Amino acid sequence: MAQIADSGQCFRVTNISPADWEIIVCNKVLKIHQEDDSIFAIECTREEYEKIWFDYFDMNRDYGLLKKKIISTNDLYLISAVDYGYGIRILKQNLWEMIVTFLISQQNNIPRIKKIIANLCTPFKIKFPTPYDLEKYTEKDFLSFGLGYRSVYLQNIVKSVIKGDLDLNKLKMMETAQAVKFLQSFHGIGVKVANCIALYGLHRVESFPIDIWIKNIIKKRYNNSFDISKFEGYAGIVQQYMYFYERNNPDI
DNA sequence: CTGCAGGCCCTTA
DNA sequence: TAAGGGCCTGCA
Repeated sequence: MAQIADSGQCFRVTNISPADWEIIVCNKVLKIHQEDDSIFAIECTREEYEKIWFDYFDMNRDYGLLKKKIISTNDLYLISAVDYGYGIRILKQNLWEMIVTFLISQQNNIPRIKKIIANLCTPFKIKFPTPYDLEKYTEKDFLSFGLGYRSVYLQNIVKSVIKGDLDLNKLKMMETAQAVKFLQSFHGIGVKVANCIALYGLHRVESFPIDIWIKNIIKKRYNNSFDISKFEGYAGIVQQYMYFYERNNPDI
């Protein structure tokens, strides 16, 4: 579970104790307990699991097969990364929430991102605020939540959704490249954030966001040329292993 | 005090 | 097209 919680894709997760987590999703709190490699959802009915959590944790995807494919490239760094982050999954999170989250994430650190998201959500308790909820906030409110210069970005995005310029249903229907390009037309969304939204919000596992960590890995270990075409269709998952390995393993 | 954190925008050349 | 400065804010 730690591999998922600490892989930088999910900011409404709390580590209650070494083996316990709480994740907020779909306006519900899921309590998770882990023993060895087994994960148990607490206070969760079978119906809830099948309707919500099975999909959320991307259980329908065969990660074992993807790991075998990655290992078969004989890339020693990736083999270590896959081994280290064995339980990683790309969560299927809400599109709007991911747009807001990764807009805020730029030039920011994870504890602060979590704090800002929590501030935004406070009046709505566990519900993630809709565009209409966020519309009620002023720029001053956003500044007090700690968004800084991203306040204007968020205000504009909220307006765009309400006005219909940013139609989330249409976005979901677009081809990945088209969606990424379209997202970049909004102020505050660049290449990296657009790819994060595609990967985590649209579940396009072929998109490969390049942040400062991935950039450094490519520079340090691949002499500035990393060919993602070897991982056609699932490069985003490869990225997730790389990111988690580089960030969390002090030995490398 | 300076530097930086999962970038982006804007200006120059 | 590429390079470089500035940016909210909090923390080391």
